[in-house]
Amino acid sequence: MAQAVRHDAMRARNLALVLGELNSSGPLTRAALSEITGLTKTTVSKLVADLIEAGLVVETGAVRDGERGRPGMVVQISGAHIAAVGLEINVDYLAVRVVDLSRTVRLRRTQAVDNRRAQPGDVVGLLRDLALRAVDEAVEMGLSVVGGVLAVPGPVDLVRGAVHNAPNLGWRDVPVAALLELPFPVQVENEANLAALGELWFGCGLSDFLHVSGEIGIGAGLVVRGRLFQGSHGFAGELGHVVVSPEGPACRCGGKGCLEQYASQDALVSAAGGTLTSAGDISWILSRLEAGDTAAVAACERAGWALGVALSSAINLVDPDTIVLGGIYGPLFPWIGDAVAATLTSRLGQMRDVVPPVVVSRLGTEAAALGAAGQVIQRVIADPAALLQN
Amino acid sequence: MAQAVRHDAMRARNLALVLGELNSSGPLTRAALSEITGLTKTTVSKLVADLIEAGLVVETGAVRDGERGRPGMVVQISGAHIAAVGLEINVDYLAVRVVDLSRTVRLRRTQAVDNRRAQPGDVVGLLRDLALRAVDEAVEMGLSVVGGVLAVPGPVDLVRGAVHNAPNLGWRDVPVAALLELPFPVQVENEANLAALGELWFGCGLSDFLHVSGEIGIGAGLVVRGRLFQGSHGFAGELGHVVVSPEGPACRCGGKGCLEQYASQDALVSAAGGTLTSAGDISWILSRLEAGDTAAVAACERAGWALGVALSSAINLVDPDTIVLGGIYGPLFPWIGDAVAATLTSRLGQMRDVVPPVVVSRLGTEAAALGAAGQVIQRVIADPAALLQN
DNA sequence: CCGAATTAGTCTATGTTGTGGACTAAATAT
DNA sequence: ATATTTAGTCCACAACATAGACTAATTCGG
Repeated sequence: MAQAVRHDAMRARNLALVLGELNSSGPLTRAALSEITGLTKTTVSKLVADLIEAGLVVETGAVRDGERGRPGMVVQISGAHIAAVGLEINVDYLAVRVVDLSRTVRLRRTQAVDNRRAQPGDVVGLLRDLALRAVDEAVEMGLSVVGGVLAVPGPVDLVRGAVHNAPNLGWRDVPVAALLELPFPVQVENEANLAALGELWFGCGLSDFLHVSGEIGIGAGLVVRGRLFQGSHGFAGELGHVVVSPEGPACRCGGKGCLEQYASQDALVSAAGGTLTSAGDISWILSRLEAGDTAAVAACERAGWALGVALSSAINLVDPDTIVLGGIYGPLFPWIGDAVAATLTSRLGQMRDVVPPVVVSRLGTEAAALGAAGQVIQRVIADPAALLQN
Repeated sequence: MAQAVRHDAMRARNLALVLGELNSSGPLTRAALSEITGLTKTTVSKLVADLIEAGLVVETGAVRDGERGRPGMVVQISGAHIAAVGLEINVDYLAVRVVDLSRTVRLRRTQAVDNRRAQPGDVVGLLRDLALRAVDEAVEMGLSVVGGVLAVPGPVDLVRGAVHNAPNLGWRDVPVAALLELPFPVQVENEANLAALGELWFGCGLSDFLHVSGEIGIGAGLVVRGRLFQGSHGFAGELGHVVVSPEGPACRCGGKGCLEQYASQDALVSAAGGTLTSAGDISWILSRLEAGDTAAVAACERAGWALGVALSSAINLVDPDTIVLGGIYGPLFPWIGDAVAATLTSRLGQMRDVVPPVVVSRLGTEAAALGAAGQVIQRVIADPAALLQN
């Protein structure tokens, strides 16, 4: 619930206000910060001094803007000291990213594995090794890792830091956060949600969108005014099980005609005439598409139509500003994008002045791990006072 | 954006904290408030004194709880001075409700009209008369009306206070808030959203649910942790146009197989064998159901199935804790509730530990107008300092 | 090249607000 | 009747932001 506001909370909020403004509006002088925030120059100076002392902010020299008057000293968020790790466990790879406070990616490590049959303990062990080596390298760069977030493909128990149910990994109720035993706090989140946040902080610069993650399953993350919508239990965004056709093919969720039966990676491959062994990899279908194979093209159009049907329900329910297609839909966009947009226009165009545009994500498989690291950074920027106390 | 926190903002937040606690946890002594909020007894006393002076709170005598020690003076939110009006324009009635700060309904006025063919100006004029008479009566009760909210059946332009598009009224782009010319600020909101808020503040006491408003159209309002989810443009919750069957009957929205084609009032009546003239009134179908008419019962089961299909998409997307059926689904619940719940269980039961329970709303057509008034009250409780300044 | 104007940032006195502990008030327990 | 306990008030104090004076560093105009 809401908490009492004492003097320290007042200061904490103003620190966050200044740091947040530097984050969103880039390098600024104290005078500019004072004008934007409405705080006096005196107060801004004191707040900035605290942030500089904590290493969150640096002075980067005077502005020479040709204006008359004394030039201001520009301050900006410092990427030199604070860092966060983003971790990802997926079906066929593990990923670690280290991002500094200025949201610069300092380290990328990806390791191909096959987690379909692996034991959770083994997978977590591999990821820990990967993460610890990354942290060592970060320390050598002078960075201090303040926390991490782990992306997993499936619904998550946010409070326990456990994977609730990841069907593609074959995991059920695995307390990954505790198993990882890393030397900093680690939160666990759903991959699709984190991919949406990755798009928010490292992607196209939008702050209102529904990000669709096409993978083995299909997930989505909704960002409204720069914030992730999680629903009542944190399970929001299960686009893959939105109904496309109520008496369609049976789905592993128990339903019938869910979007996953039409537009998931496996559904696409088999619709294009591929075998089960060619599933798990998008390159096969991409090569067929580039060769102009009609079955593959038709499969994409049908998947695009189904995605459009599911998205029209989603748009009616959650009213996103833009649709961002990510995951496998990134490389497939040239063959799928138009079908999605056409379906949306035909189903929504009459009611709405503007049908949400459908755009492509350029982050690819990096989105979730970047979003994971970005979430830690976001927490620091939203509450720098928590860090100052140490 | 976030704003600078000065001393006055600190006080404003602590006032809101105390008033909010009185609102959620009922009558309390200053000592109890101090313990709950974490503020010192001194501070709580000063804040409570300000709230009493403003007439928002009253002392209601000492507690005799049999404990030793000096008994505390209980304070509680006062309904004696501040009031809000909830207004509703619907297809076949106008409604006004006056609610005081303690969320007691002080006045109910409903007027049956037929707005299908009426001009916006005439309808608004009637509503203004109704509202002004209600305000006069409120003043006689010693109440001062601080604001109002108007519920309209259709998407709304929140900033302009205009009806965007209300197909059942035949309205397009009508600036109702300005036309009303009432002596206090009036906001306009979608009927389905306000009905959900009505359920939150005057209904079953839940704070996490998806409220379905069955009327001529079908809308929904999502409440997460006591807050309404509105989406990026305020158009969220258009459950009526969620896809039930992608190649189903054409809908007036331009889509095919939308929920409204299966479960709206008109769809139910014609599925039960009624004529168009018997639409617009639920009593006809209710009498058939009570008489055990098989066509009517089958129509309800089919509507319940369709509602279940649409809700299973909604649950996958927004993860509500509970489904509350309101509007016409209230009286129809005995014939429709089981079909909805059964469809949800069969489509979601395998993936989820708990399928959101389906419950009935008991507010009926009052929900939206009460939610409208409640929203004004909510704003006062969330920021009492704004009122203290006058 | 020098003084006036202009803008950046710091310093000092002040005001508002919450805190902590002493104090008064009003009840129950012994 | 006295001790104990709890409620609420009073007062000195601390934390923080403010307002305006002050110093610093630049451009403009002669």
